[in-house]
Amino acid sequence: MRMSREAMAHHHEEIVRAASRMLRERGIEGTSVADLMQAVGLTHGGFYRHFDSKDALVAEAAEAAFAEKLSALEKSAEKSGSADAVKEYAERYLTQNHVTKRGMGCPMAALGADVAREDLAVRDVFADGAQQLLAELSAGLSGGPAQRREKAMRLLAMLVGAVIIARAVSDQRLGNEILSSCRKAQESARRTKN
Amino acid sequence: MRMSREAMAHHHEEIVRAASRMLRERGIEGTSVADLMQAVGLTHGGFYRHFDSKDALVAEAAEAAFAEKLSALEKSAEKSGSADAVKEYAERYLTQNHVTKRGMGCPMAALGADVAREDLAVRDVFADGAQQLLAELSAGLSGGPAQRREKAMRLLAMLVGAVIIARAVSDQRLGNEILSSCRKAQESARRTKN
DNA sequence: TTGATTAGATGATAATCATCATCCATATGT
DNA sequence: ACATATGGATGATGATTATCATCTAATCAA
Repeated sequence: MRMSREAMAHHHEEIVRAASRMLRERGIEGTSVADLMQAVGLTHGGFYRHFDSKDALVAEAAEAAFAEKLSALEKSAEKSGSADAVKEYAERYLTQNHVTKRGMGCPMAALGADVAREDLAVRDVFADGAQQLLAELSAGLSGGPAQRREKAMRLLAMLVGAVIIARAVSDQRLGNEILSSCRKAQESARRTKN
Repeated sequence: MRMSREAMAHHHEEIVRAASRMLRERGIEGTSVADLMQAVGLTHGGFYRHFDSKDALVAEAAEAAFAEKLSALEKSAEKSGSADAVKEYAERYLTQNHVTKRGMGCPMAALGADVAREDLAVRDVFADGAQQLLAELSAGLSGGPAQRREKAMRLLAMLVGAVIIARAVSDQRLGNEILSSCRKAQESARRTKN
């Protein structure tokens, strides 16, 4: 049952979209090609007409997840200015909602640990994504370029770590305490320099 | 071929030790019971005389990894004082060596993301481990108790996040830049308050 | 010493997985 | 309209997995 080219492109997009969610929810090893294709409403057989391998899909899906997060941040910066955008980004990031809804959340927090064991293509996507995210974040911070970049790195590390820890611990009160401690750090950092 | 009780206890210890390393290196799903037992020099069949399930082993191995890290930190605090111990801990943590040698490193950075998808028993171990680590870290920080705890949380989040990102990106220069930015944050924090 | 217990070995089980060969129905180019 | 290229379905492949049943030889209790 051959589909038209646009239908195929549409399927491709849908597979990537579903993968970007499912991978963040279940992890890379926890996501099977068959499950994924079924979620899109297709059978597993057609998968390899779209992607050379599961790894190739992972790279594409990670790229999509980064692009989604980046474009949201950029749009927010255009509307409210970089400083406020970063502020809101960090506040939303350090949220119980983000901890719970892995599938829609930050790819670094959801897949960072998995990706460390993946092949170069995927880790390249993460390097690019991190660089772009850092550039966007540093635009909203104060100080000289080098200092802003350092701040952005510290901020990103704290954000990612906080959410990963909050997800790992069984004690939700502890998780929330960590999130709110990190939220406070952002507030006081802003008071100091802005 | 039955073994004596002490031999069995010894085997049990060795399995846990090997697991605590292998799990951190390969992740939970990447570690098979058979591989693990083979690494200890046993066959896979005897595994279930030692543990109810793979999950039970993961919990025990995670506990061992936390205990190992905690006792090192405590010993260092006894010798050089809490403040210096925390300083050294953070500096060692934010190191290319730590990024590379996953198997001997921090269980939160190595397994945190995996554990988020594990059952309650394992996440309990992580909650306990995090609490103990936070207590030990906050002892070496300045300020009132509440403030010290907040600082410890921010520090831990930054450490974990920095190492996870450094491991995920293909660009080692970027990884090192993140590690060193976070190292600088620790230095300046100490200058401010100590 | 004897008999019950059991640690670990061997091998089986059933499930899951990524990947591929094959086939079919249709979209596409002529 | 026709021939061909191809997206997707079906089903097989071989590998890997956690877990368990069974066996056996040695330890431990008596």
